[in-house]
Amino acid sequence: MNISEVGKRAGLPPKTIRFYEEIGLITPKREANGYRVFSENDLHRLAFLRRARALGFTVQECRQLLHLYEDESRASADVKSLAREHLARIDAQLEELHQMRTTLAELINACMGDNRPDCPILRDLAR
Amino acid sequence: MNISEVGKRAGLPPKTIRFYEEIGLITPKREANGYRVFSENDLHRLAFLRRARALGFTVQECRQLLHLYEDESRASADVKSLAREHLARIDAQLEELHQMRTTLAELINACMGDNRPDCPILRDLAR
DNA sequence: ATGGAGGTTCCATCTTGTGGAAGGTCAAGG
DNA sequence: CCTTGACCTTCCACAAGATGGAACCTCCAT
Repeated sequence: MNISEVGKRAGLPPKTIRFYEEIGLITPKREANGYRVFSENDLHRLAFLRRARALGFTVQECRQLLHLYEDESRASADVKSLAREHLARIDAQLEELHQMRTTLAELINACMGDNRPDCPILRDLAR
Repeated sequence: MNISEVGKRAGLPPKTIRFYEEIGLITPKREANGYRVFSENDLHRLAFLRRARALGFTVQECRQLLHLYEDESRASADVKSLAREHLARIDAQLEELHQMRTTLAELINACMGDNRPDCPILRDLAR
């Protein structure tokens, strides 16, 4: 399987796949002409990576997840622990974003939005 | 005012202030010895920047906001419009994060987290 | 004079890719 | 057999928004 083929199947652009190889997330074989050849297992890993990234896991965490995935004697507690840490990070981000949203919405609400210069948004930023 | 002094007052580290100068957000004068000298206006701009960044505005948006701030004949509608775009982006991020959180929480909930290898989280990622 | 606290510049690093240039390869059609 | 276009390769640069460190300069106090 060539790179664009596996890309289509895994849902990742070739550029990203080359990048994942570069940082050691996959190690596809090479043909005599230098082209990468992807096995079913490579495809599997790439699809796994795409889903883990979509859930917001960092690349480092994906590395650990892949490692756990391939370790038949893993403890599910280790996976859960990783996921919990990630969840905590998401919650922190959500809280921060929510705080920003609240403040910003108030300011927008207070601003007339007409053609006069007076503006509560700028006033608050300059406070 | 030297860089660390203005940094303390504006709530920004010197490194960040140098960076802001590099990208043209401020243009402090220089003393004969090469040291930056910050005016009250520079301080004002830096504090403005810190608050705008804390609200999640990009540096480019901060540039525009500063421009509007100093334009006495601005229309508050322009500021509001910028802020609205930013709010929309925040909402999009919130939605994405929320979606990730929901999925992740379900998976965590389904995982026993014991010392056995069976794990719904990995199963889902490998789906 | 010397020491330490500040200042300066420049370069590297972080994260997660993406864009593009220069060039090799393959398969199909004329 | 040759050309054309679609792929493939590597390598370098850039994005945002800083941050860390090295090497070196300057000022002030003792």
